[in-house]
Amino acid sequence: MTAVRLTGAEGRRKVGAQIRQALRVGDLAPGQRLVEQDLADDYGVTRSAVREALMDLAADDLVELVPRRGARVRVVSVAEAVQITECRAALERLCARKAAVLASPAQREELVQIGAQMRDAVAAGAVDTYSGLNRRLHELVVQASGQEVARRQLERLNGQMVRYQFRLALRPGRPAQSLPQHLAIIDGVVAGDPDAAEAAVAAHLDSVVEQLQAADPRPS
Amino acid sequence: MTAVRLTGAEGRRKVGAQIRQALRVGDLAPGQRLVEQDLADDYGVTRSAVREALMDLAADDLVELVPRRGARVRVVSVAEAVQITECRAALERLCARKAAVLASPAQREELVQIGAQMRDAVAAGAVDTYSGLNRRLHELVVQASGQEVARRQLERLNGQMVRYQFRLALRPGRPAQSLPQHLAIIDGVVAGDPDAAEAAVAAHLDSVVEQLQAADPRPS
DNA sequence: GTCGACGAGATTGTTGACAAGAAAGTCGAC
DNA sequence: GTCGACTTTCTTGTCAACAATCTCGTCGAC
Repeated sequence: MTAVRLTGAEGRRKVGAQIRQALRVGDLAPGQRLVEQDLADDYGVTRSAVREALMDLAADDLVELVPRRGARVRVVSVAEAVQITECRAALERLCARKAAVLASPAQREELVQIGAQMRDAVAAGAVDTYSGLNRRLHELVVQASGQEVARRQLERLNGQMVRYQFRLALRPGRPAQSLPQHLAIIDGVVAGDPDAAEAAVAAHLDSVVEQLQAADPRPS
Repeated sequence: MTAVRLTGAEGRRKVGAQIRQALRVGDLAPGQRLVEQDLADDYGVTRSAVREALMDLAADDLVELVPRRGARVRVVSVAEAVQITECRAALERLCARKAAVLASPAQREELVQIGAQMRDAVAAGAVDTYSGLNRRLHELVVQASGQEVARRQLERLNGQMVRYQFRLALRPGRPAQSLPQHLAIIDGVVAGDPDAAEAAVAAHLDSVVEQLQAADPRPS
């Protein structure tokens, strides 16, 4: 590797993105120590850049920053994952309700398409495709609601959940179970029925909480 | 002022707290530019400390950090304040519901006392006292819910609202209007009735949204 | 054999100087 | 008199060295 050492702001953004990516993929284990100099060498940036990137990540609760002791990948317990999902539910219910009223025709159209594609993906057993559509669905509902504040909060919350979402999607039978729930959300929003949309989102995320607890019945 | 120049972590915490305080009180106007060296001199810390403190504040959306152009106190429009309040409502509803089930006897007792003190404060026209009790009430409900994730999110949201909360509390007749709503929240939680508690919180924050929009009918 | 003190190495925290960029003020041309 | 280019000044961004602290391994005493 004879990569040029990136300088400055560019480097800082790069490190942040790289670490986030590594967390998503699972290259960085929860609890793992993150040594500034090592990261700087790995990514070819200076320690300052790494330092600022770590502070960013800590602000998003992705890493834990202990003074004089460095950074560790934050471990989110099942109990905390449940709390995060409860908050997601609270915020997404709000968004679903508003989206049912405010969504543009184009957005409603995309929702319908996502629903059809989800059906196909489940029928074909395409887990990855389904997972991507799932993300897009939630994202689109939030966008359509116009609730920017909620959008930012949800982004942060979702960032902390990647590990669990991944594990959840892989459970056999899970897509078949969540498909009707997702379709209900789509129906509610497309039909312009706030109550139905909200109820569908609530039911869906209740089911996620249930699955989380079933995955690890022992609250740490 | 011959104050010793604080060093390091201590300094960083101090600056953060000082700036937050200044924002609360209104010493720092929205949109005002924050020059790193000036703050460093004012508070007797190094520029590095100020820099890190500003990054913290930016993570909480209290200041806006424009590359190469420095930090400004973030302006939150009425429209955004409404969105923030909607998110608060979503999260506090969740907390109220859980608090109604989970609150300890001691916490229920304190809620009852806060209710009584609020009555007295309104009768006496003690706006500041009432405002403090208001804060404590919301805080206590969140604490009693055990929802730590929601607590952190609400803390962040409330930090952005200080200016509006302040202006709202000063509107004549506002305490008399919100008192019954607060008492309803207390009743719901103390009685252990999740539905009632949630509904009371929802009604209260709907009323806050209404007041916000009345304060400035023009969405920016 | 275990516990505790000591010391070497590793890691983070802090600082000040320097570089790069933006804003403001000045001068000249039209 | 006004507009635009240039220069000056101010401000932020970057970096590398230094200092403070922590961790871990080693050694010795009981």
